[in-house]
Amino acid sequence: MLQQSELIFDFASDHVNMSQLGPYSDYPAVIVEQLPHPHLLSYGGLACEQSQHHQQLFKVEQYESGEEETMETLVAADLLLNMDCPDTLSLEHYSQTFLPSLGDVITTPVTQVTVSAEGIVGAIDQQQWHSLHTKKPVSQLQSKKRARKSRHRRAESPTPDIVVKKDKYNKGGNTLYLWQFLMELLQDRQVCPRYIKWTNPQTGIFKLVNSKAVARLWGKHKNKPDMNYETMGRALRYYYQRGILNKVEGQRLVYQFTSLPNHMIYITDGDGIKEEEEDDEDIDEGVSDDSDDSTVPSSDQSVEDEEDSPPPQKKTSSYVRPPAPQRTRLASPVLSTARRCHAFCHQQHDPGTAFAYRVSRDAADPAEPAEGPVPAPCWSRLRLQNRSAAGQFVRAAGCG
DNA sequence: GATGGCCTAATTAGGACTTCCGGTGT
DNA sequence: CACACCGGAAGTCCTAATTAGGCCAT
Repeated sequence: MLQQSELIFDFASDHVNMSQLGPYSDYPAVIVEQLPHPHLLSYGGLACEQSQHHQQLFKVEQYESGEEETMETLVAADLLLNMDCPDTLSLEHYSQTFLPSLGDVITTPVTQVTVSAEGIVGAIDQQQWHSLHTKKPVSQLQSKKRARKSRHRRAESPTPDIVVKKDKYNKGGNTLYLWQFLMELLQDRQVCPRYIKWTNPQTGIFKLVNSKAVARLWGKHKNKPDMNYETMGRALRYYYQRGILNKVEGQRLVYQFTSLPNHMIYITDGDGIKEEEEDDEDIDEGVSDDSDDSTVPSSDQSVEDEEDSPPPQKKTSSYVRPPAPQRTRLASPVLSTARRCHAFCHQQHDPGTAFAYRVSRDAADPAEPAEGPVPAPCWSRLRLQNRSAAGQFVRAAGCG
């Protein structure tokens, strides 16, 4: 039986190739952040005032950058398409390897937590869904299936209006459904609006700006190299019957979500990179390239920048964001923070308490514990990026 | 030997696509 | 002509639930 700490650090070694970190090899040793999951949907676009506040409180991460960020973002969009790791856009690895090990640590239902190349993009809790069209009960639309002998049914795709039957570890599977995938893309500034964009966020209408690219991303995620828009489109059309999507009449490549989560990050044209109209060249190029998982840090970086500093002016955001979550973060030397983190792990027995953690190898000031409690804790991110310091962390935490 | 509890592997049912296709519309 | 779009049909993949069988204790 693996210990929790083993799992955590196995996870780290699986995903971090230190030789590939390059200039970012001084990333903090351990980043353990915990966010109240109702706010995860807005995680990717934390409010500026929050970020400024954090800057005052905590040491700024080393990989903060200015102009670099723009380039990284542009490159990241391509890299995103070239990634070999199919689960980069989902928490598959988290839920398979990490979450189950926290059996008695996480006590709050984690319905669906997903991660993009730039970190957590969205967590979809069914209670957060609101229906745009309540006329058609999904259950009615779904009843076309064959009726066999009664049996406990497995968890179905958590469609917006359906009560999730998953347990706290996403028992319904680690799969990221296509509609979830699309929503993630729509919340990912590396992809939206370049490849997919909202045309009317209020009504859930979006357009596949580059259908080939989106299909390819989906194929990448599903490990289906032959995926194309025609195939993905068939899956999308099945969503009509199930009441998840509608087709917007008369507009090509335009679809509509019948329901949307309340806390959705809406990236509009002004936010991202210039959209491309069915320009697939970069994708083909990239796929033939020797792509590897080391591409991920660039996108991570952009997220970190967003969190720790106000977004660059030229990316003037037009997010329609819910109020910024009460998120507190603390940075401190590894050893002291490790002890706190250890305590934190125990505190997770109390679902009403949450902290946001950041353990930085070179952090100077031991910060005060985060103010809590924040309701409904949910692990949102755990990254280990320096083996030696991580080892320190383990020893200090007493779990190694 | 019979019974019951526990564990594990194999089987089965069913959801979510995926693939293929023929057809229509723009 | 290319592409988007439609929906039927059959297939694949994956997962949860169920079942069967082995082992052990009583």
